[in-house]
Amino acid sequence: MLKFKCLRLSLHPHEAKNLYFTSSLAVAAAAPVVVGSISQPQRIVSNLRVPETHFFPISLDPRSFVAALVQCRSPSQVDKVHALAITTSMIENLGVANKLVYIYAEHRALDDAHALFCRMKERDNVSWSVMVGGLAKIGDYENSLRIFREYIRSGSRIDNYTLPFALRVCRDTMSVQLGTEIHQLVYKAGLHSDLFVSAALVDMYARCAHVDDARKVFDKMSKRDMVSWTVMISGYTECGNPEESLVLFDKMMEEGIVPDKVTMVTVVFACAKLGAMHKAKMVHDYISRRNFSFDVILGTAMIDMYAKCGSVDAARDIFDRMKEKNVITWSSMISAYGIHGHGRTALELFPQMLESGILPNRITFVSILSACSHAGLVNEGRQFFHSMKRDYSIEPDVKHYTCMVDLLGRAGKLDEALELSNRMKLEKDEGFWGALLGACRIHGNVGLAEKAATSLLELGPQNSGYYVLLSNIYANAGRWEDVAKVRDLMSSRRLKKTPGGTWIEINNKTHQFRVGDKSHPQSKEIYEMLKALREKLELAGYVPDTNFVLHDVDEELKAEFLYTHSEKLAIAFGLIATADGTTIRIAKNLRVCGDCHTFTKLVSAIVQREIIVRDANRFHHFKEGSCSCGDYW
DNA sequence: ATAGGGTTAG
Repeated sequence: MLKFKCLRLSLHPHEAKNLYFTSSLAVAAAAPVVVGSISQPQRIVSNLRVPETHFFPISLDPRSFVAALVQCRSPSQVDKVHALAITTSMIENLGVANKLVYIYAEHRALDDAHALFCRMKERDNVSWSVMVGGLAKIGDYENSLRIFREYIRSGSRIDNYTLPFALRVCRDTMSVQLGTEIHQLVYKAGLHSDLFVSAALVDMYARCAHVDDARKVFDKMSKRDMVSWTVMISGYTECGNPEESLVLFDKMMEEGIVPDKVTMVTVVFACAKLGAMHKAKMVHDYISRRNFSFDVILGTAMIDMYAKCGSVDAARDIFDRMKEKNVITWSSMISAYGIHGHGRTALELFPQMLESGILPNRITFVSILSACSHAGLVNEGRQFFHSMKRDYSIEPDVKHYTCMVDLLGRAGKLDEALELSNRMKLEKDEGFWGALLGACRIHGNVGLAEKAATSLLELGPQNSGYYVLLSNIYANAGRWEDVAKVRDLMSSRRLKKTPGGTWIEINNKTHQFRVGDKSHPQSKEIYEMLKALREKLELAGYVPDTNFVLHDVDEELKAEFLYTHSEKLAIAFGLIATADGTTIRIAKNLRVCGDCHTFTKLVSAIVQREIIVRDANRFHHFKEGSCSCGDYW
């Protein structure tokens, strides 16, 4: 039988406090002591070693229990109060029982929470909500939904607390169908104008890739708060439409809704996805004006933003100014150097991270290995690959193997890449075969490439990029019949090649170019600029590399075709539209072609400009005739 | 008793 001693003091708060401290009115407690007064909320003191003297008889009320539970610091303390509630029959009180369930859930003691929940004779909306919510929060989706269904069947009046939890489960499990059913319930319960419920609906639809449905809900809302806007903004970025996120952000500001730090994180994230340096700076300015401190999440998001907008230095600046850094912060910075080709600097961060007491995780190693790969650091890459398991007990996964294949492949060690591939016990995914195929493309190994491509076409028959890769390989080998076969296969499956495009941001406006594009208002000047460049380049000994043209046409036509690649058009326009000596930044949706790479190197020397190109994988900084990628990409 | 936030290969 549990011994407990509690007291209730009918005193003025500071008298109670005084009495408590001076008279040692506490217990060497087997159970928590609930001390309270009429006007002061209760407080709990446990395990105080004071003489067992001067005890008053106790009288308990639910409030004391609830207050005591709030102050519990461990599940075992909760157990004690729970026992106390049983012996005093206080467990019959719905408020006390609900709080117990909630606190158990908070301490991740879901079994205890659930057991108690099942024993409860009566339940109100709070009971259902804390149980469904508690399970949702720790990711026990199945049970959360099971109890949610029970709740619906129980005929309780549906309120605005439990629904958002259920919707969150739908979001996290991509169950848009169930989410839609819950949406019906929302209407039936007349809760569609509740801000919590509708934000959860918007979030659910957006994360389940139904961003249009999310927008419909959002547009229909009679009033919207900051969170409504934030979930919608973040939803668009998640669905691959960061432009719309930024449009909405402007709208939100126009409507006078003041964003908070979380909103800014989603906006920063959109800028990162978009790679829009101009916007990025504006957002940074706004964050500074609002005096938002760079907490670890906002700071990390900004590192990533600047890195993906092309400025690894600005990223580093944020990094250096952050007080708190965690493993994600360090990984982001490592990855930032990696995608900019500064492999050595990326690797230097690793020991610094360890020194600051942060251990790497699997993503850190992906960033490290990829940095090695982009910089051609073969030995370093091998060492890290072995070290991750040996020194940090992190078993390499497919992504790590993929980085290694990529690294070895680029370095011409196709045999070693193949050996690693054969040794790997894990199932090979699209990314892995893609890296292998890339390696084959560089080294003209058509046989292995065919094998890799076949696997790719099996795994992702809808991905047009794989067909293009294979056809490139055949084209490079001059096997035009095979090129045609791949083309036929593509068209029979109704697939189109992802059109290559290059973007350039001038005065806050984005200009887009495609191959052979003549739609730009300054098209004439652009082509004249290209012609002038071409003359200068050819004097400098530049010969178009027609290996990168994949049509079976004669050499001269191939050269003409190369000259209208979207990168070249965008660079020519950049030269026209920006001041002498300024840096030109362009972004491309695919990887840079080899000829454009050579072209850009030479242009950077001839016009004395730094040209920064973001391609699908990484950044290239062209300056004085060379590229930061060291021609590895 | 309620919601929204950052790093990952090809």
